[in-house]
Amino acid sequence: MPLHPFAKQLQEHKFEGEKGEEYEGHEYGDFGDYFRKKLTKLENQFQEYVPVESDLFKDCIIYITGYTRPSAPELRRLINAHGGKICHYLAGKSYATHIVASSLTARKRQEYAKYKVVKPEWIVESINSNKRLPWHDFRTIKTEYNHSISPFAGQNSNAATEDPDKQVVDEQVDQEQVVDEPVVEEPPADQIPVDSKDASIPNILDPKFIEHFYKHSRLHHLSIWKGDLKRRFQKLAAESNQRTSQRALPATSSCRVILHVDFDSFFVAVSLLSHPQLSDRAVCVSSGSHGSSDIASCNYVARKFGVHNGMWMKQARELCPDLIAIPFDFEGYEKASAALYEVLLELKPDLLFPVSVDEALVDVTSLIPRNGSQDEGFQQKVSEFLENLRKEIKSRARVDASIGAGPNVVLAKIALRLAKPNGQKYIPASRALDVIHPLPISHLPGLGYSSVKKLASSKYEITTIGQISSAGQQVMIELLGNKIGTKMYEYSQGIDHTDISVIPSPKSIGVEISWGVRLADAHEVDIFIGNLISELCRRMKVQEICGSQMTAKLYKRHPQAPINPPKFLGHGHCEIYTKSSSVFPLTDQVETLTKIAQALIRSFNCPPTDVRGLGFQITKVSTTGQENTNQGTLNFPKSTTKNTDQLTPQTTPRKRTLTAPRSSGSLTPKKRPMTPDLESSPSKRGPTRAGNAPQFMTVTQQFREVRNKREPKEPKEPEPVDLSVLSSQIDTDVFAELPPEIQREIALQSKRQRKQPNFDPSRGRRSAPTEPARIRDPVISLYKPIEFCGMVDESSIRSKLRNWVRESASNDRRPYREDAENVQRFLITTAAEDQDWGKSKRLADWINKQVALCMGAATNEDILHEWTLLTEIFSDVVRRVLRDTRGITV
DNA sequence: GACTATTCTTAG
DNA sequence: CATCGCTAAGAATAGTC
Ligand SMILES: Nc1ccn([C@H]2C[C@H](O)[C@@H](COP(=O)(O)OP(=O)(O)OP(=O)(O)O)O2)c(=O)n1
Repeated sequence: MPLHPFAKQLQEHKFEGEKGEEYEGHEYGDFGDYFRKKLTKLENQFQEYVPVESDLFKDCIIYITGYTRPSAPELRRLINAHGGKICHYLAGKSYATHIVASSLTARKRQEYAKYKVVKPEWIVESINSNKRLPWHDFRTIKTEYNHSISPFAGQNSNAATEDPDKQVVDEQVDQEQVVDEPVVEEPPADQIPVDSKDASIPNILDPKFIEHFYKHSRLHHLSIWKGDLKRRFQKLAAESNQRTSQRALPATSSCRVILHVDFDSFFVAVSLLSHPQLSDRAVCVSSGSHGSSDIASCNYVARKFGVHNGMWMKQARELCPDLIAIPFDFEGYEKASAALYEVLLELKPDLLFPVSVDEALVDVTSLIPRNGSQDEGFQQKVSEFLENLRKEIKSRARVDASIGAGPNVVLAKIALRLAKPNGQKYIPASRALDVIHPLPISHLPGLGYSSVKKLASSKYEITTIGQISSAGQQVMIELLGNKIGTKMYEYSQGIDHTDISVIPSPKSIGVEISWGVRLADAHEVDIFIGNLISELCRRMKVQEICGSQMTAKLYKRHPQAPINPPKFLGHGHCEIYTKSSSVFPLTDQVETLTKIAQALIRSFNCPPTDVRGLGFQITKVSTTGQENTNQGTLNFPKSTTKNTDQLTPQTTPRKRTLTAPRSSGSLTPKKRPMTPDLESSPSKRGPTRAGNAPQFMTVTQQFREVRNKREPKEPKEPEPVDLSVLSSQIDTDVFAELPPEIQREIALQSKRQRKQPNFDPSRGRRSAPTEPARIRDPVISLYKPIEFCGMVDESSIRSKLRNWVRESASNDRRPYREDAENVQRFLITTAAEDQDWGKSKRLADWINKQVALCMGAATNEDILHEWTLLTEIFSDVVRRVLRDTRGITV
C-alpha cells in the first residue's frame, strides 16, 4: 500500500525554471539538509520520550531558556511526563504559555514581559506536590504579569495576588487566572477626579469590557442603529398593512420618484454643533488624535486634501497637517437621526426604507403630481420639493442633508453622489445614460475597492460606467460573476430592479470583537467566548430569534505579524478562520451556545496568545416570537398609487409579490418552537462535533520506517536556514493586492520593526505587473506561469497542496523531505518568475493555513511542530526571493 | 450536477 | 500614551458526494 502517494506525485515532476537551481541551495540555504538535521534532532527527542505520568501541565506550552537547574533536557522530560508541551522557539507560530528561566538579562526581561516567566522550581515543586502551583509564586520577573501589554492597570494581577489560594475547579486554569469576579479597582476618592474612571478599559475578561467597547465603538453603533431602524419600520409597516388590509402599492413602476436622503459628513456635522468655531476648518471625528486612530467622518474641507472616512489619522495628517480631530457624540447622532426620520415620516411618503442612521430611501411618487408623461414643469416641481424637504430637515436636525432623486434606487444613489455636499440632484430617466456614463464605476453601489480594482486591471481596463455599457453583460459576468455582473451591466443602462417596498426579515444575528482581545490561555479564551455569547443571547432574546447553525470566526495573528500591531490593542494583520456547527435543538440559552462556541474555537487550535478577535453568528434563523415574520412594507393608507407594473420585466420582485400576499394573508407567523422539535428535523444531521477528528491508529513505527527508507539520500553540505533570523525578519506582502488601509498598516508595522523602512507599493506594482506588461511590453515579459505537478492554475495548486497537508495530517505523517523540497523549489521559482508576483506569497500563506487547519489536536506535537517550522521556512524563503529578485520588500 | 461550507465583498 | 477594527447580507468559490 502506497503510504505516500503525494510524495510520488511531487517527485515525478521537474520544474522548468532555469533559475530554479541558483535560487535553491546556496543563496537561500539548502533547506533539505536543514530539514534532515531537524528530523535527526526530533528523533533524539523521541528517544527521550517517557510515558505520561500526570496531567499537571496540561495545556501548558513551555519554553526553556538559559541555564537552568535541573538542566533543560531534564526539565523537558519532566514537563513531557506531566502532560505539558515543550516549545522550541518563541518566535513565529511557535508559542508558549510559560517560559522557564532562572534569570534574565534586562533585554530578555523586556522581551518576555508579556509571558509568564517562571523559575524551574515551579516545575519541580509542582510535580513534588502533585498539583500545579500558582506560577505567580515562582516568577522570575518581579513585576506584575501583563503589565506591559495590558492597559488594564493590573486588574488581572490584583485578582491574582489577592486570591492566591483560591481554588478553581476547572482543571485547565492556572490558579492565578481567577477572574470570575475581576477586581475592578475603585479609584481612591480623594485623588481621582470623577470621570477618569470612565477612561480606563475594563479587563478583557470582565463582562464590562464588552459594554465599554460597545459604548465607544462607532461601527457597533452604526450596526445597532441600522438594526433598530429596520425593525422599527418593519413593525410600522406591518401595522399599516393590517389597517389597509390590502397592499396599496405596486412593487415597482416605470415612472416613480425615489429619493436618497443623507446627511453631509454626518458625524462631523453633528459633532461640530458643539464646536461651531471650527466649522470652516478641516475637521474629523475620531476616538484618538494619534496616528492609528480611525477617522469615522471628515468634513468637506478635509476631503479636499484627500482625507476620507475610514482613513487612519497618520495618513490623513500627511495629507492635511492642519486636520483637527473632535470626539464622537453618539447621542447627538441619534437625535439628528430621529429628527430626519420624523420629517420623512411626516411626508407620508409611499415608501420609506431605512438605509442607515443618517440616510434613507424614500418613494415620493404620489407626492409630486405629474401631468402626463411629458414633464416640462415636472423637473421644476421635483426641484422645489427637494428644496423644501432639505430646508425642513436642516431646520429640524440642524445639519445639512443632500438628496439624490431618480426613477429608481440606483439613479437616486448616483444622484446623491452628485448632489453632495449640501445639494440636490434629480436624474430623470430620459437623461440617465448621459449623466451616468461619464462617471467613474466607483459611483455604482455594489462596486467597492476590490471590484473597482479588478475591473480597472482587467484587459478591458474599465473605469467608467460608460465602459461597462460598451463592454457588455457577458464581459461583466466574466469579471464579476453572474449576479453582480448582470446587475452592474443593468445599472450601466440605468436599470435597477431593487424593491424598497419590502424590508427583508433577518437572516442572521451575530457578535464579534476584534479590538482589545489579548488572552493568555485557553481558559481566558473560554471566558471571553462566554461573555460574547451572553451578549449574543441577550440580543437573540430581545429580537426573538433562534437559528439552527452557529458560525464561529477567529482572528488569528498572522505568523509574521508583530505581537503588538500598529494600532493600540488592534487586531493587526490576521488570518481569519470561520467554521460552523449546527445548533440543535434551537435555543438561545447562554450555556448551550457557549459550549458550541468554545468547541468551534478550540477546533482551530489557535495559540491563545495569538487570538486577536472572536465572533459568532447564528444563521438559518427562525423567529421565535409571535411577532411578524411577515416581511414589512411601509406604505400609508392615504396612498393612491396605481399599479402600473406591466412594462418592466421583473425577476426577483415579482417572485416576492407572489409570495408576499400569501404570508400576509394568513397572519400566522411561521413560529417554531425553541425546544425540541423532533418532527421538523428528520433530515437534519446531528450537530457536527467541532474539532473532534481523532486520528488514532498512528503507527509511529511505520512512519519511522518509511522515513528512514526515504531519508538517507545524497546528503548535502550547505548551511541550514537560521530560524531565528527567519522569524525576526519582516513580512513581505502582496501590497498591490491589499486594501490601502491594510497596506498602510503593514507598512507601519514594518517601520516599527525596521530602522529604515523600505516600502513602496507603487514600485512593487511597477516591477511586478499582473497585466500591464502585456500592454506596454508584450515581447519582453520576463515573467511566466510556473507549473506545479503539471498545474498552473492557482486553485488547482491550492487543492494539491491542501491534499498534501491533509493526507499527511490524517496519517500523522511528517512532511517528506522530497515533497518539502519540491514545494519550496516551486515557491522559489514562482516568487522569482511567475507573472503574478503575489502568487508565491498567497500559496505560502495557504500552506500555513492548511497546516493550522488540518494539524489539529489529533496530530502529535513533534509532527505539528515540524509542519509549523516548514511553513515558516516557506514564508521566509518566499519573502527573501521576492525581495532579492523583484525588489519587493515590506 | 447539486448541495454545503467557507470566503469574499460591500455598506455605513 | 495609545484606542474602542461592527454587523448583516448576498454572492462567489471551494469542497463534497
Ligand atoms: N468607514 C466609515 C464610514 C462611515 N462611518 C460613519 C461616519 C459617517 O458620518 C456616517 C455616515 O456615513 P456616510 O458614508 O454617509 O459618510 P458621511 O455622512 O460622513 O459623509 P457623506 O455622506 O457626506 O459622504 O457613518 C464610519 O464611522 N466609518
